[in-house]
Amino acid sequence: MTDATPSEPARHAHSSTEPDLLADRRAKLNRLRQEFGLDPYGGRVDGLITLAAARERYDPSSDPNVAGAADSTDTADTSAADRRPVVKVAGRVVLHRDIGSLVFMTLRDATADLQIGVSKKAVDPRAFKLAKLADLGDWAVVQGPVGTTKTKEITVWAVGEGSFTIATKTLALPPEKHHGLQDPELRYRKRYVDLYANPHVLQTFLKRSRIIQRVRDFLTNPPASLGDPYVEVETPMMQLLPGGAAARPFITHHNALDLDLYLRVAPELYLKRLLVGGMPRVFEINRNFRNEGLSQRHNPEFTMLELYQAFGDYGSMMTLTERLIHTLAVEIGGSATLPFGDWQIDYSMPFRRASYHDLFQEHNGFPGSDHDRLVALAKHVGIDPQGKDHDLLLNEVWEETVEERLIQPTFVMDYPAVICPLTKTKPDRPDIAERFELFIARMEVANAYTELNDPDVQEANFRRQVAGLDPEEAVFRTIDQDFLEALRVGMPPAGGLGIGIDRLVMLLTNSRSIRDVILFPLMRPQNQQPPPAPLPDKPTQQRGTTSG
RNA sequence: GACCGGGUAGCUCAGCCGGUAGAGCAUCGGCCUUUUAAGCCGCUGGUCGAGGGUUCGAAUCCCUCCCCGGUCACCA
Repeated sequence: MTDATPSEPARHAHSSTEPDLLADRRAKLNRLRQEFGLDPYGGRVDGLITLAAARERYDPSSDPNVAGAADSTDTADTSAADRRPVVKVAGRVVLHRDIGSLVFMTLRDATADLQIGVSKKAVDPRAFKLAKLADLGDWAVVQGPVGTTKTKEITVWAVGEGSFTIATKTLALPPEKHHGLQDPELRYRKRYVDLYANPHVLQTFLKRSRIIQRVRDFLTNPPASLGDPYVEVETPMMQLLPGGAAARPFITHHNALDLDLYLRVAPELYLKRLLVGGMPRVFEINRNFRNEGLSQRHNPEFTMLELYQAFGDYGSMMTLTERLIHTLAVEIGGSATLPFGDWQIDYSMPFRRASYHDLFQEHNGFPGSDHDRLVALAKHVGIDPQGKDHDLLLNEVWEETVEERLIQPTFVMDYPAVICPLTKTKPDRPDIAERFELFIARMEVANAYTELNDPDVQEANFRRQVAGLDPEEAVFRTIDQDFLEALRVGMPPAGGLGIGIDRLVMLLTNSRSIRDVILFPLMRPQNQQPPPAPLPDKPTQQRGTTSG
C-alpha cells in the first residue's frame, strides 16, 4: 500500500504502537482524502431523520414493488413518476453486502437498523465507489426514496448526486457481526463498542434515562393524593465529614484550602439541614461513593434518590415508594408484573408489609427475642455469636435467614433501634425504630425512616456509635457537630427515603449485574499503567484560565 | 481477601492426556444489480495474558504474578 505523501501530515503515518492490521484502514483513509477529496471526519449534516422514522415513512401505495404497480424490476428508479417519500438518514454500517453493481448495507442508529441500497445506475460514480469502499463500522449518510426490494425489505435507495457518503471513517476493526461483543471485560472497558454492537445494551441505557426522567416528573408533579411537589436540590459531594451512612469514604484533597475532603457516602445530613431551613419537600438524585467491594449489586459510585418530607413519617414514605415503583413498572416496564431472572416480580399495589420480627418468626419458627434459640441458630448458620449484642446478632442472623427469601416486593418494617442511629423510635417502644427497607428479588431497593429530630437523642446515638469503633475508622467518623446544631435550631418531624436507582433500573430492565446499568463501571487499569504523576501542590493553572 | 472458572488472530471460539497454531466472521485481492450473518475463488493475519521452571520439545505440565467473570467475605 502507499504510504503517506508529503501532503499528508505525519500523524497519518503508522504509529509504532499501532497494530499492523490497521494499515489497510489507514491506507483507505488516505485514499478517501486524495482520490475522493473527502474529509473522512466530516461535518454538519442537516435534514436527517432517524432510521426508525425513515422506516415509518415507507408508503406501500408509492412502492413499485407492491403488486399492481408497474416497473417492478428497478427499485432504484429515478423517474418522475416516483412518488416514494425521500429521506436523509445516517447510521453506522453494521452489515455490508456488495454484489457488484449494487451494494446493500444495514445502517444502525439509536432507534433502529435499516437497509440502504446503492445502485450503480442511480448515483454518481464517486458516490458508488464510496459505497463499495465503506467498511463495517463507518458512519454513512444516504439520501433517497424509501422503498423496498424484491423481498419486501424496506430500503432507503440512494438516488442522485452525492446521495451516499461516508461521514466518519472507522480505523478500528469491528466485533464479529453476528455474535457482537461478548467478552464482558471488553464490553465494560470499551462500552462505546458494546453500545453499537449490542443493541439491547443501548436500549437498557435509554430505559435507564427514561426511568430517571419519570422519577423526576413524578416527584416534581406528584399525583394529587401525594400532596405538594418535591423540589430537586444539590448538596455537597465533597464533604468535611462523611455522614449519613456507615460506609468507608473516599478521601480527596483541596489544594487551595489545604483541606482533606471526603466524597459523600450519603447526602442525608445535608438534606435534613434543608428541612431545618424551611424547605419542606426536597429530593436529590445523584452519586454516592462508598469505598467498599465490588459485586453484582455494588459499584463504588452509584446513584441514589434521597427524599425528605416535613411532617411525614415512614408510613408516608411507604405510600410514596410503592406508588412510584408501581408507576415505573407499568409505564416504563409495560406491565405490573415484570421478569427478573427466573422470577416474575409482581409490582401490584399494595406491596406486602411485614415487621422485621414477624418475618424472623415466619422464616425461623421462633421469635427473635428468644436469645438462646437465636444463639443456637447463629451457630447453625455459621455466625459466631461470641461477644455480640443480642440485636446485632439478631440482625446478622436475620440477614442470613430472611433476606434471601424476600423475592416479591416486601416492606420490612420496624427494625431494632440499635442499628438505626438516625431514626426515631416508636412512641411506646424505645427499642424499635420506625424504619422500613423495601426488598425486591433479594435486593435492598429502598430504605426509609421516620427521621430522628431530637438533637439530644441524636447526639447520644452518635456518641454510642463512635465509642464502638476501632481507632482507624473513628478518624472519619467524627461527630458532625454542625448537624447537631441544625437539629437544635429545629427540624420539623419528617419522613425520609432513599432508593437505589441502579438496583431499581436492574429490576426494571431485567439486568443481572449493576455493571449492566452503569455505563462505565469501575475497572482496574488494564496494562499495569503507572499512575498519573501527582498534581503540583500549587495550582498555577487554575488562575487566569477559564473560570466559571 | 479466599475459592472456582476464564484469558489462543481484530471479533466469536476450537485445540489443553506435550510433538513447531486452527475454524468462522472481519481485513486484503478478484467475480457478481435484489442481497438479508449474501455467495463464490484466493491471500494475509498469533511473543497462545506476563515471567520463570520441567523437558530433546510447552498453548498444553509445574510455580509466581496480572486482568476478567462467578461464589463467598466486607458493606451499623
